[in-house]
Amino acid sequence: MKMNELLGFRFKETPADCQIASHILLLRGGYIKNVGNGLFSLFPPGKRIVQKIEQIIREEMDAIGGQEVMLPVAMPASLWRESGRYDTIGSELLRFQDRTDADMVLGMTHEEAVVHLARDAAQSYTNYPFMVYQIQTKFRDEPRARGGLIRCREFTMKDAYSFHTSQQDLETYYEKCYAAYARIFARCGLNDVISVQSDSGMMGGKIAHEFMLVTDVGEDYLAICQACDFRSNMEVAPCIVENQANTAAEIKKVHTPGTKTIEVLCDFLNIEAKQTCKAVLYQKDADDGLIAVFIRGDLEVNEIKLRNHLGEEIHPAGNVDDVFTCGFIGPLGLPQDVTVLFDNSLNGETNLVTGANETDYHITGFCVQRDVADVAFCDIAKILDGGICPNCNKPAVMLKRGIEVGNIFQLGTKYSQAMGMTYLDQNGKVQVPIMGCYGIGVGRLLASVCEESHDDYGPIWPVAIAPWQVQICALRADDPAVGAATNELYAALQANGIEVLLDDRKVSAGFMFSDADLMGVPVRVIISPKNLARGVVELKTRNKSVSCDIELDNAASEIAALVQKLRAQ
RNA sequence: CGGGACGUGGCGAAGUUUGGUAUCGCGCCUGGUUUGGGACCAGGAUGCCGCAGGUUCGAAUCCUGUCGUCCCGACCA
Repeated sequence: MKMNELLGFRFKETPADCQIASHILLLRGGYIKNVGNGLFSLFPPGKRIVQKIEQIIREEMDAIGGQEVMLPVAMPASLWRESGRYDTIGSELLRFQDRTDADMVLGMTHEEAVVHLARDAAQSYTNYPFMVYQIQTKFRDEPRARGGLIRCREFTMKDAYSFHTSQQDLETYYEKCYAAYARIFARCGLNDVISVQSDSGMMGGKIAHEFMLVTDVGEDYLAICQACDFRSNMEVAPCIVENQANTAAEIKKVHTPGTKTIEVLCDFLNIEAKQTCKAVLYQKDADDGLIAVFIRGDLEVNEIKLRNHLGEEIHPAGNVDDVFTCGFIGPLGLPQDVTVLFDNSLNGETNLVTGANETDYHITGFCVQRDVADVAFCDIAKILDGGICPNCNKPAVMLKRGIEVGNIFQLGTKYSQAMGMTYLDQNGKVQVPIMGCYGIGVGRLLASVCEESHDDYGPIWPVAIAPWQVQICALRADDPAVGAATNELYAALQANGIEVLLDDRKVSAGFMFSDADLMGVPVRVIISPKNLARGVVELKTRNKSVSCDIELDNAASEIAALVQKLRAQ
């Protein structure tokens, strides 16, 4: 490819309205163009990188037995009604009508479509297990797109779906996929990707992991223990308890939200010594967060009622035996609407606690209600930086930010069950297959690589995904000797199977180098009259690890060898 | 959906307070001089100042509405 034929342009001004490096550099380097809120076109260099990433993903998916398929972007609403998600998913699912007024959706994920594809094709246990995947456009009507390719409304995603006849088989495959993901990110040059426990969210299912690139510009907050292997998205990280004086209560044992009790040692109950206290978690409904009612272990309460601001009773998700209410917590905003009513066995009175009395709501997603009797203020917070690890109890938790570049879920039978996918087992008995699903955002991965690998002048693409492996900068290409050497080297490298970007424009050296920096091509060759007078060309890598002169006569083979070496790293 | 900022040639900005010939840099076109880190000289093209109303002799500027973009939240495979 010749630079003067390449569609797109590069510029030096930082675009307005850009906050993060990858967004700025992808715009400045002529990789992407914003079309609308969260919508982007790719120029040729961007598309080339995407294709490289997709190829790596294909190879690794194929290596674990994946079969590539294609599912539609636009789907009839009826398909999504089968799973129930047409009604449960909010406005991030783009709904519209076709010309016959039939309800349609744009696919934001493809469990429905893949079950539709597979259910008639896998009616015997002998068809299992299998995995299919696609690399395709998704549309999610995000309330707020941001960060260029980091968070778009329309984006390319690899989504894979596996089908199994036993939970054990799913778990075995989940591990294989986990390993494949690690290889994919490593091959793309992302070294700082870690996996964390995550929330299965609207996907349903139990076990889920997210692959996170640890970076300050990430949108997700991660809790990482430096003393053990605890790593979690803050969305699902267990809570810790602090009293008003901000001294952390010692956590004896904590379960993740969704389980019924938190057992803590706490000192906020006007009790002289710390003592074990229980908290029962209530859940108003599936979409609402949790409310915790604290219970002093040695006291009793006859009944606890939770009411919302409409006076409707909220039913406890847990057991309230042998409890004393000392306060409650909930996600930010909720407590103001909630009233707790309980019979206090201590004084025989009915106590009422209402969130509306509380003025000081704050902190990271959880807040606490004052009790009338026996309770001091206390805060329940998500894990704090330097806080206590809920797994090993050591104060070794570090909070980091991360970009989610991939995720894997054990779905279970949520979709196969809802959509009537069955097979016959060895005994001729009807069974429902167990599913897993596995996603990678391709554009986000591209931006993440840029985020991790760039300098002030542009991206530094790893050779595996670089749009070209070699860029020739021909200074004074109008000079006959330079022109001849350039064309010869260009042809020789291409004959060697190397993708070469040739810049033989009549522009100043500084201009050419600046453009080359923005293209981020890993290997740069500089041909100039000055060099040719000595019979050499210059060889540099974009990351500055190599900078030397090489003989013109064997330049092609030396460059090919360097590319080979970089590929092997 | 809340809170904030901003829409002026392809890009980045000034001008808006106090209404009066649309301005500067980059980029683009022509010619010339240059040629190792975004060169220089001369000439040139490109604007419904987001859009729609209103006030006014006159609006980029003031008023009303609207659309869009970005940031912080809320939200979020």
